[in-house]
Amino acid sequence: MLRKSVSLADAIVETLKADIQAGTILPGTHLHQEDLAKRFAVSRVPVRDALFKLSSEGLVSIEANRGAVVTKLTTDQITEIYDLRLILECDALDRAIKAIKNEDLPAIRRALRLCRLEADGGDWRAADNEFHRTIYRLSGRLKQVEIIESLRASVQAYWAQYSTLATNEPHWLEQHDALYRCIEQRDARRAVKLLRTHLIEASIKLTS
Amino acid sequence: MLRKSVSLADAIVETLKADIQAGTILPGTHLHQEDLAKRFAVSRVPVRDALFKLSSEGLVSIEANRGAVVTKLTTDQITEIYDLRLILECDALDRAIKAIKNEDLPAIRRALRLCRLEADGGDWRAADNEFHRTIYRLSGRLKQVEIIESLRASVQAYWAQYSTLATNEPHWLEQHDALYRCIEQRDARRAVKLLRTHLIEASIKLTS
DNA sequence: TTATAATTCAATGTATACATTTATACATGC
DNA sequence: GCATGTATAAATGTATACATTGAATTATAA
Repeated sequence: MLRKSVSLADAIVETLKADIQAGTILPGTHLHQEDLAKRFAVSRVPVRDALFKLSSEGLVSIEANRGAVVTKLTTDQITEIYDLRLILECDALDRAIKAIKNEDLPAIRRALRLCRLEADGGDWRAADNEFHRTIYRLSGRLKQVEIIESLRASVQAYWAQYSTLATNEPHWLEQHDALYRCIEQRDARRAVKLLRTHLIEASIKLTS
Repeated sequence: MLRKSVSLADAIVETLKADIQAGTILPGTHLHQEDLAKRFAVSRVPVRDALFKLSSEGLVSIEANRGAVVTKLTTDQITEIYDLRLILECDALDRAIKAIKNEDLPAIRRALRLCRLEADGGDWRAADNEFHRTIYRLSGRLKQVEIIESLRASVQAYWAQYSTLATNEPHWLEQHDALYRCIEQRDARRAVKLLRTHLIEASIKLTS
Protein backbone atom coordinates (compact mmCIF):
# COMPACT_ATOMS: atom_id res chain seq x y z
CA MET A 1 0.00 0.00 0.00
CA LEU A 2 2.82 2.39 0.82
CA ARG A 3 5.91 1.94 -1.30
CA LYS A 4 8.50 4.12 0.35
CA SER A 5 9.69 6.65 -2.20
CA VAL A 6 12.24 8.70 -0.31
CA SER A 7 10.43 9.70 2.83
CA LEU A 8 7.24 8.31 4.29
CA ALA A 9 5.67 11.74 3.94
CA ASP A 10 6.32 11.77 0.19
CA ALA A 11 4.84 8.31 -0.19
CA ILE A 12 1.75 9.41 1.72
CA VAL A 13 1.50 12.51 -0.46
CA GLU A 14 1.53 10.39 -3.61
CA THR A 15 -1.07 7.95 -2.31
CA LEU A 16 -3.44 10.61 -1.00
CA LYS A 17 -3.06 12.71 -4.14
CA ALA A 18 -3.98 9.69 -6.27
CA ASP A 19 -6.98 8.97 -4.05
CA ILE A 20 -8.19 12.55 -4.18
CA GLN A 21 -7.76 12.86 -7.92
CA ALA A 22 -9.37 9.50 -8.56
CA GLY A 23 -12.38 10.52 -6.51
CA THR A 24 -11.81 7.82 -3.90
CA ILE A 25 -11.58 10.57 -1.30
CA LEU A 26 -14.16 13.23 -2.07
CA PRO A 27 -13.73 17.01 -1.74
CA GLY A 28 -14.89 18.18 1.67
CA THR A 29 -13.70 15.02 3.38
CA HIS A 30 -12.04 15.66 6.71
CA LEU A 31 -8.59 14.08 6.90
CA HIS A 32 -7.89 12.92 10.46
CA GLN A 33 -4.22 12.62 11.26
CA GLU A 34 -4.82 9.67 13.56
CA ASP A 35 -6.87 7.76 10.99
CA LEU A 36 -4.32 8.32 8.25
CA ALA A 37 -1.51 7.29 10.58
CA LYS A 38 -3.37 4.07 11.30
CA ARG A 39 -4.12 3.48 7.61
CA PHE A 40 -0.49 3.85 6.57
CA ALA A 41 0.87 2.25 9.74
CA VAL A 42 3.05 5.20 10.61
CA SER A 43 3.08 7.86 13.29
CA ARG A 44 1.27 11.17 12.95
CA VAL A 45 4.47 13.08 12.17
CA PRO A 46 4.95 12.04 8.52
CA VAL A 47 1.19 12.33 8.08
CA ARG A 48 1.34 15.97 9.19
CA ASP A 49 4.26 16.57 6.83
CA ALA A 50 2.24 15.05 4.00
CA LEU A 51 -0.80 17.20 4.76
CA PHE A 52 1.34 20.35 4.69
CA LYS A 53 2.77 19.35 1.34
CA LEU A 54 -0.68 18.65 -0.07
CA SER A 55 -1.89 21.99 1.21
CA SER A 56 0.95 23.67 -0.65
CA GLU A 57 -0.48 22.22 -3.86
CA GLY A 58 -3.93 23.40 -2.87
CA LEU A 59 -5.37 19.90 -2.68
CA VAL A 60 -6.19 20.16 1.00
CA SER A 61 -7.01 23.15 3.16
CA ILE A 62 -5.54 23.29 6.64
CA GLU A 63 -6.97 25.36 9.45
CA ALA A 64 -5.02 25.74 12.66
CA ASN A 65 -6.26 23.46 15.43
CA ARG A 66 -9.05 22.25 13.20
CA GLY A 67 -7.34 19.85 10.87
CA ALA A 68 -7.22 19.28 7.14
CA VAL A 69 -10.04 19.03 4.63
CA VAL A 70 -9.86 17.97 0.99
CA THR A 71 -10.33 21.25 -0.84
CA LYS A 72 -13.86 21.67 -2.11
CA LEU A 73 -14.33 24.09 -4.98
CA THR A 74 -17.42 26.06 -5.92
CA THR A 75 -18.23 26.35 -9.62
CA ASP A 76 -17.00 29.94 -9.43
CA GLN A 77 -13.66 28.74 -8.11
CA ILE A 78 -13.43 26.10 -10.82
CA THR A 79 -14.14 28.79 -13.39
CA GLU A 80 -11.43 30.97 -11.87
CA ILE A 81 -8.93 28.12 -12.05
CA TYR A 82 -9.76 27.47 -15.69
CA ASP A 83 -9.38 31.17 -16.45
CA LEU A 84 -5.96 31.08 -14.85
CA ARG A 85 -5.05 27.94 -16.76
CA LEU A 86 -6.19 29.61 -19.95
CA ILE A 87 -3.83 32.52 -19.40
CA LEU A 88 -0.86 30.52 -18.17
CA GLU A 89 -1.10 27.49 -20.42
CA CYS A 90 -1.64 29.48 -23.60
CA ASP A 91 1.39 31.59 -22.76
CA ALA A 92 3.47 28.50 -21.96
CA LEU A 93 2.38 26.80 -25.17
CA ASP A 94 3.28 29.84 -27.23
CA ARG A 95 6.71 30.08 -25.64
CA ALA A 96 7.24 26.33 -25.97
CA ILE A 97 6.53 26.31 -29.69
CA LYS A 98 8.92 29.21 -30.20
CA ALA A 99 11.65 27.36 -28.30
CA ILE A 100 11.05 23.86 -29.59
CA LYS A 101 13.61 21.81 -31.52
CA ASN A 102 13.09 18.86 -33.83
CA GLU A 103 14.74 16.55 -31.32
CA ASP A 104 11.96 17.41 -28.84
CA LEU A 105 9.20 16.10 -31.08
CA PRO A 106 9.62 12.35 -30.40
CA ALA A 107 8.93 12.86 -26.69
CA ILE A 108 5.69 14.65 -27.53
CA ARG A 109 4.69 11.93 -29.97
CA ARG A 110 5.35 9.32 -27.30
CA ALA A 111 3.10 11.17 -24.83
CA LEU A 112 0.48 11.48 -27.52
CA ARG A 113 0.57 7.74 -28.19
CA LEU A 114 0.10 7.10 -24.48
CA CYS A 115 -3.01 9.28 -24.50
CA ARG A 116 -4.59 7.12 -27.21
CA LEU A 117 -3.56 4.00 -25.34
CA GLU A 118 -5.14 5.07 -22.07
CA ALA A 119 -8.17 6.73 -23.63
CA ASP A 120 -10.63 4.13 -22.47
CA GLY A 121 -10.31 2.42 -19.16
CA GLY A 122 -6.73 3.45 -18.41
CA ASP A 123 -5.62 6.52 -16.57
CA TRP A 124 -6.30 8.98 -19.37
CA ARG A 125 -6.09 11.98 -17.08
CA ALA A 126 -2.53 11.16 -16.07
CA ALA A 127 -1.64 10.64 -19.74
CA ASP A 128 -3.26 13.94 -20.68
CA ASN A 129 -1.32 15.72 -17.96
CA GLU A 130 1.91 14.14 -19.13
CA PHE A 131 1.24 15.23 -22.70
CA HIS A 132 0.69 18.85 -21.76
CA ARG A 133 3.50 18.89 -19.22
CA THR A 134 5.92 17.55 -21.82
CA ILE A 135 5.06 20.44 -24.11
CA TYR A 136 4.99 23.20 -21.50
CA ARG A 137 8.37 22.21 -20.10
CA LEU A 138 9.96 23.08 -23.41
CA SER A 139 9.11 26.71 -22.69
CA GLY A 140 11.87 26.64 -20.09
CA ARG A 141 9.53 28.35 -17.62
CA LEU A 142 9.71 25.93 -14.71
CA LYS A 143 7.91 28.09 -12.17
CA GLN A 144 5.08 28.65 -14.60
CA VAL A 145 4.85 24.93 -15.34
CA GLU A 146 4.78 24.27 -11.61
CA ILE A 147 1.85 26.64 -11.12
CA ILE A 148 0.04 25.10 -14.09
CA GLU A 149 0.55 21.63 -12.69
CA SER A 150 -0.85 22.76 -9.36
CA LEU A 151 -3.92 24.28 -11.00
CA ARG A 152 -4.50 21.17 -13.12
CA ALA A 153 -4.18 19.00 -10.01
CA SER A 154 -6.74 21.13 -8.18
CA VAL A 155 -9.54 20.44 -10.65
CA GLN A 156 -8.52 16.86 -11.36
CA ALA A 157 -10.82 15.47 -8.68
CA TYR A 158 -13.82 16.95 -10.46
CA TRP A 159 -13.15 14.83 -13.54
CA ALA A 160 -13.32 11.65 -11.50
CA GLN A 161 -16.84 10.88 -12.68
CA TYR A 162 -15.67 10.75 -16.30
CA SER A 163 -13.89 7.41 -16.12
CA THR A 164 -13.14 7.04 -19.82
CA LEU A 165 -12.11 9.71 -22.23
CA ALA A 166 -13.16 7.77 -25.34
CA THR A 167 -16.83 7.49 -24.48
CA ASN A 168 -17.23 10.95 -22.99
CA GLU A 169 -15.07 13.12 -25.17
CA PRO A 170 -14.14 11.28 -28.35
CA HIS A 171 -12.99 14.43 -30.14
CA TRP A 172 -10.41 15.25 -27.49
CA LEU A 173 -8.03 12.77 -29.04
CA GLU A 174 -8.38 14.51 -32.37
CA GLN A 175 -7.76 17.85 -30.64
CA HIS A 176 -4.54 16.41 -29.26
CA ASP A 177 -3.51 15.23 -32.70
CA ALA A 178 -4.31 18.61 -34.18
CA LEU A 179 -2.32 20.30 -31.45
CA TYR A 180 0.68 18.13 -32.22
CA ARG A 181 0.47 18.98 -35.92
CA CYS A 182 0.48 22.69 -35.07
CA ILE A 183 3.54 22.20 -32.90
CA GLU A 184 5.28 20.24 -35.63
CA GLN A 185 4.66 23.10 -38.02
CA ARG A 186 5.54 25.75 -35.44
CA ASP A 187 2.11 27.31 -35.87
CA ALA A 188 1.88 28.93 -32.45
CA ARG A 189 -1.12 31.08 -33.24
CA ARG A 190 -3.30 28.15 -34.30
CA ALA A 191 -2.02 25.94 -31.48
CA VAL A 192 -2.98 28.53 -28.87
CA LYS A 193 -6.38 28.88 -30.45
CA LEU A 194 -6.90 25.13 -30.22
CA LEU A 195 -5.82 24.99 -26.60
CA ARG A 196 -8.08 27.92 -25.80
CA THR A 197 -11.09 26.10 -27.24
CA HIS A 198 -10.06 22.90 -25.49
CA LEU A 199 -9.91 24.60 -22.08
CA ILE A 200 -13.11 26.58 -22.52
CA GLU A 201 -14.98 23.43 -23.47
CA ALA A 202 -13.56 21.64 -20.46
CA SER A 203 -14.46 24.48 -18.13
CA ILE A 204 -18.04 24.57 -19.36
CA LYS A 205 -18.42 20.82 -19.14
CA LEU A 206 -17.16 20.80 -15.57
CA THR A 207 -19.28 23.68 -14.28
CA SER A 208 -22.64 22.87 -15.80
CA MET B 1 10.90 37.71 19.60
CA LEU B 2 8.11 35.25 18.96
CA ARG B 3 4.64 36.58 19.57
CA LYS B 4 2.44 33.52 19.36
CA SER B 5 -0.11 34.13 16.63
CA VAL B 6 -2.20 30.98 16.64
CA SER B 7 0.37 28.23 16.42
CA LEU B 8 4.10 28.40 17.03
CA ALA B 9 4.65 27.32 13.44
CA ASP B 10 2.70 30.30 12.13
CA ALA B 11 4.63 32.67 14.35
CA ILE B 12 7.90 31.20 13.08
CA VAL B 13 6.67 31.52 9.50
CA GLU B 14 5.94 35.20 10.02
CA THR B 15 9.29 35.90 11.64
CA LEU B 16 11.34 34.00 9.10
CA LYS B 17 9.41 35.49 6.21
CA ALA B 18 10.12 38.98 7.53
CA ASP B 19 13.79 38.13 7.94
CA ILE B 20 14.06 36.72 4.44
CA GLN B 21 12.23 39.60 2.82
CA ALA B 22 14.20 42.16 4.79
CA GLY B 23 17.44 40.59 3.66
CA THR B 24 18.47 39.64 7.19
CA ILE B 25 18.61 36.03 6.03
CA LEU B 26 20.10 35.91 2.55
CA PRO B 27 19.00 33.64 -0.32
CA GLY B 28 21.03 30.45 -0.33
CA THR B 29 21.29 30.33 3.44
CA HIS B 30 20.85 26.86 4.86
CA LEU B 31 18.15 26.74 7.53
CA HIS B 32 19.07 24.20 10.21
CA GLN B 33 16.10 22.88 12.11
CA GLU B 34 18.10 22.57 15.32
CA ASP B 35 19.45 26.12 15.11
CA LEU B 36 16.02 27.59 14.46
CA ALA B 37 14.54 25.53 17.28
CA LYS B 38 17.17 26.95 19.61
CA ARG B 39 16.64 30.51 18.32
CA PHE B 40 12.89 30.40 18.90
CA ALA B 41 13.16 28.27 22.03
CA VAL B 42 10.85 25.58 20.71
CA SER B 43 11.24 22.00 19.59
CA ARG B 44 12.05 21.01 16.03
CA VAL B 45 8.46 20.02 15.26
CA PRO B 46 6.93 23.49 14.81
CA VAL B 47 10.11 24.52 13.02
CA ARG B 48 9.59 21.74 10.50
CA ASP B 49 5.97 22.77 10.08
CA ALA B 50 7.07 26.34 9.47
CA LEU B 51 9.64 25.28 6.87
CA PHE B 52 7.01 23.30 4.99
CA LYS B 53 4.70 26.28 4.97
CA LEU B 54 7.45 28.57 3.75
CA SER B 55 8.29 26.11 1.02
CA SER B 56 4.68 26.19 -0.12
CA GLU B 57 5.11 29.92 -0.72
CA GLY B 58 8.32 29.26 -2.57
CA LEU B 59 10.46 31.15 -0.09
CA VAL B 60 12.50 28.12 0.90
CA SER B 61 13.39 24.99 -1.03
CA ILE B 62 13.31 21.68 0.80
CA GLU B 63 15.18 18.59 -0.28
CA ALA B 64 14.50 15.29 1.43
CA ASN B 65 17.13 14.39 4.01
CA ARG B 66 19.10 17.48 3.08
CA GLY B 67 17.24 20.26 4.77
CA ALA B 68 15.88 23.64 3.77
CA VAL B 69 17.55 26.49 1.92
CA VAL B 70 16.30 30.04 1.39
CA THR B 71 15.32 30.03 -2.26
CA LYS B 72 17.96 31.66 -4.42
CA LEU B 73 16.78 32.97 -7.78
CA THR B 74 18.78 33.45 -10.94
CA THR B 75 18.11 36.58 -12.97
CA ASP B 76 16.27 34.36 -15.46
CA GLN B 77 14.01 33.12 -12.70
CA ILE B 78 13.38 36.67 -11.50
CA THR B 79 12.48 37.63 -15.05
CA GLU B 80 10.11 34.68 -15.26
CA ILE B 81 8.41 35.70 -12.04
CA TYR B 82 7.98 39.26 -13.27
CA ASP B 83 6.53 37.97 -16.55
CA LEU B 84 4.05 35.93 -14.56
CA ARG B 85 3.21 38.90 -12.36
CA LEU B 86 2.71 40.99 -15.47
CA ILE B 87 0.14 38.57 -16.82
CA LEU B 88 -1.66 37.86 -13.57
CA GLU B 89 -1.59 41.34 -12.02
CA CYS B 90 -2.72 43.12 -15.17
CA ASP B 91 -5.61 40.70 -15.49
CA ALA B 92 -6.52 41.12 -11.82
CA LEU B 93 -6.35 44.90 -12.09
CA ASP B 94 -8.57 44.90 -15.15
CA ARG B 95 -11.15 42.71 -13.44
CA ALA B 96 -10.93 44.75 -10.24
CA ILE B 97 -11.64 48.02 -12.00
CA LYS B 98 -14.61 46.50 -13.75
CA ALA B 99 -16.00 45.23 -10.43
CA ILE B 100 -15.15 48.20 -8.24
CA LYS B 101 -17.73 50.27 -6.38
CA ASN B 102 -17.45 53.79 -5.01
CA GLU B 103 -17.53 52.47 -1.47
CA ASP B 104 -14.29 50.56 -2.21
CA LEU B 105 -12.33 53.70 -3.02
CA PRO B 106 -11.65 54.92 0.56
CA ALA B 107 -9.79 51.70 1.39
CA ILE B 108 -7.54 52.21 -1.64
CA ARG B 109 -6.94 55.84 -0.70
CA ARG B 110 -5.98 54.74 2.79
CA ALA B 111 -3.45 52.24 1.43
CA LEU B 112 -2.12 54.93 -0.89
CA ARG B 113 -1.64 57.32 2.03
CA LEU B 114 0.29 54.63 3.88
CA CYS B 115 2.61 54.25 0.90
CA ARG B 116 3.53 57.94 1.04
CA LEU B 117 3.97 57.69 4.79
CA GLU B 118 6.37 54.76 4.63
CA ALA B 119 8.16 55.91 1.49
CA ASP B 120 11.39 56.78 3.25
CA GLY B 121 12.68 54.77 6.13
CA GLY B 122 9.51 52.86 6.89
CA ASP B 123 8.52 49.53 5.46
CA TRP B 124 7.55 50.82 2.01
CA ARG B 125 7.56 47.35 0.50
CA ALA B 126 4.86 46.14 2.91
CA ALA B 127 2.83 49.27 2.20
CA ASP B 128 3.23 48.78 -1.54
CA ASN B 129 2.08 45.18 -1.23
CA GLU B 130 -0.92 46.24 0.80
CA PHE B 131 -1.87 48.85 -1.80
CA HIS B 132 -1.82 46.38 -4.66
CA ARG B 133 -3.44 43.60 -2.65
CA THR B 134 -6.29 45.91 -1.69
CA ILE B 135 -6.98 46.59 -5.34
CA TYR B 136 -6.57 43.05 -6.64
CA ARG B 137 -8.90 41.62 -4.00
CA LEU B 138 -11.74 43.63 -5.50
CA SER B 139 -11.50 41.39 -8.56
CA GLY B 140 -13.02 38.64 -6.44
CA ARG B 141 -10.38 36.22 -7.73
CA LEU B 142 -8.95 34.96 -4.46
CA LYS B 143 -6.85 32.14 -5.90
CA GLN B 144 -5.32 34.52 -8.39
CA VAL B 145 -4.57 37.03 -5.65
CA GLU B 146 -2.98 34.27 -3.62
CA ILE B 147 -0.67 33.32 -6.47
CA ILE B 148 0.21 36.96 -7.06
CA GLU B 149 1.03 37.41 -3.37
CA SER B 150 3.26 34.37 -3.50
CA LEU B 151 5.11 35.65 -6.56
CA ARG B 152 5.54 39.10 -5.02
CA ALA B 153 6.87 37.51 -1.83
CA SER B 154 9.39 35.48 -3.82
CA VAL B 155 11.16 38.50 -5.27
CA GLN B 156 10.76 40.66 -2.17
CA ALA B 157 14.14 39.61 -0.78
CA TYR B 158 15.87 41.03 -3.83
CA TRP B 159 14.60 44.51 -3.04
CA ALA B 160 16.21 44.42 0.39
CA GLN B 161 19.13 46.58 -0.74
CA TYR B 162 16.75 49.42 -1.64
CA SER B 163 15.93 50.52 1.88
CA THR B 164 14.00 53.66 0.99
CA LEU B 165 11.62 54.13 -1.87
CA ALA B 166 11.84 57.92 -1.88
CA THR B 167 15.54 58.16 -2.64
CA ASN B 168 15.70 55.28 -5.07
CA GLU B 169 12.46 55.52 -6.99
CA PRO B 170 10.85 58.91 -6.37
CA HIS B 171 8.47 58.59 -9.33
CA TRP B 172 6.91 55.39 -8.00
CA LEU B 173 4.75 57.41 -5.68
CA GLU B 174 3.46 59.42 -8.63
CA GLN B 175 2.79 56.18 -10.50
CA HIS B 176 0.71 55.03 -7.55
CA ASP B 177 -1.23 58.28 -7.57
CA ALA B 178 -1.79 58.00 -11.30
CA LEU B 179 -2.95 54.43 -10.90
CA TYR B 180 -5.47 55.52 -8.29
CA ARG B 181 -6.83 58.23 -10.56
CA CYS B 182 -7.34 55.68 -13.33
CA ILE B 183 -9.20 53.43 -10.94
CA GLU B 184 -11.35 56.32 -9.76
CA GLN B 185 -12.29 57.04 -13.36
CA ARG B 186 -12.72 53.34 -14.20
CA ASP B 187 -10.12 53.68 -16.95
CA ALA B 188 -9.01 50.05 -16.99
CA ARG B 189 -7.06 50.29 -20.22
CA ARG B 190 -4.83 53.11 -18.98
CA ALA B 191 -4.46 51.56 -15.52
CA VAL B 192 -3.22 48.30 -16.99
CA LYS B 193 -0.80 50.19 -19.18
CA LEU B 194 0.58 52.00 -16.12
CA LEU B 195 0.94 48.79 -14.15
CA ARG B 196 2.65 47.16 -17.11
CA THR B 197 5.24 49.93 -17.25
CA HIS B 198 5.65 49.83 -13.49
CA LEU B 199 6.40 46.10 -13.49
CA ILE B 200 8.69 46.16 -16.49
CA GLU B 201 10.72 48.94 -14.92
CA ALA B 202 10.93 47.00 -11.69
CA SER B 203 11.98 43.82 -13.46
CA ILE B 204 14.74 45.61 -15.34
CA LYS B 205 16.00 47.37 -12.25
CA LEU B 206 16.16 44.11 -10.34
CA THR B 207 17.92 42.05 -13.00
CA SER B 208 20.59 44.46 -14.15
C1' DT C 1 -38.30 25.73 27.27
C1' DT C 2 -34.36 28.35 26.18
C1' DA C 3 -30.01 30.26 26.95
C1' DT C 4 -25.82 30.05 29.11
C1' DA C 5 -22.07 27.99 31.63
C1' DA C 6 -19.29 24.18 32.99
C1' DT C 7 -17.51 19.63 31.80
C1' DT C 8 -15.72 16.12 29.11
C1' DC C 9 -13.65 14.09 25.21
C1' DA C 10 -11.44 13.93 20.93
C1' DA C 11 -8.55 16.13 17.85
C1' DT C 12 -4.53 18.85 16.83
C1' DG C 13 -0.14 21.13 18.57
C1' DT C 14 4.28 20.43 20.80
C1' DA C 15 8.23 18.19 23.20
C1' DT C 16 11.41 14.57 23.76
C1' DA C 17 13.70 10.38 22.29
C1' DC C 18 15.15 7.22 18.79
C1' DA C 19 16.25 5.75 13.75
C1' DT C 20 18.02 6.68 9.46
C1' DT C 21 20.42 9.13 6.16
C1' DT C 22 24.11 12.08 4.48
C1' DA C 23 28.46 14.19 4.58
C1' DT C 24 33.11 14.52 6.31
C1' DA C 25 37.41 12.63 7.59
C1' DC C 26 40.44 9.21 7.76
C1' DA C 27 42.37 4.91 6.42
C1' DT C 28 43.56 1.54 3.01
C1' DG C 29 44.38 -0.18 -1.47
C1' DC C 30 46.11 0.31 -6.05
C1' DG D 1 48.96 10.53 -5.68
C1' DC D 2 44.40 9.18 -6.49
C1' DA D 3 40.54 6.47 -5.87
C1' DT D 4 37.80 3.68 -3.05
C1' DG D 5 35.97 2.17 1.26
C1' DT D 6 34.97 2.56 6.01
C1' DA D 7 34.05 4.91 10.31
C1' DT D 8 32.26 8.74 12.64
C1' DA D 9 29.56 12.85 13.40
C1' DA D 10 25.82 15.74 12.39
C1' DA D 11 21.75 16.49 10.21
C1' DT D 12 17.05 15.13 9.02
C1' DG D 13 13.20 11.60 9.46
C1' DT D 14 10.18 9.14 12.56
C1' DA D 15 7.96 7.43 16.86
C1' DT D 16 6.03 8.08 21.29
C1' DA D 17 4.29 10.90 25.01
C1' DC D 18 2.38 15.05 26.77
C1' DA D 19 -0.14 19.78 26.34
C1' DT D 20 -3.50 22.52 24.48
C1' DT D 21 -7.37 23.64 21.87
C1' DG D 22 -12.08 23.16 20.23
C1' DA D 23 -16.47 20.98 19.95
C1' DA D 24 -20.15 18.38 21.89
C1' DT D 25 -22.73 17.35 25.96
C1' DT D 26 -24.62 17.95 30.09
C1' DA D 27 -25.98 20.80 33.88
C1' DT D 28 -27.83 24.89 35.69
C1' DA D 29 -30.45 29.18 35.83
C1' DA D 30 -33.68 32.34 34.03
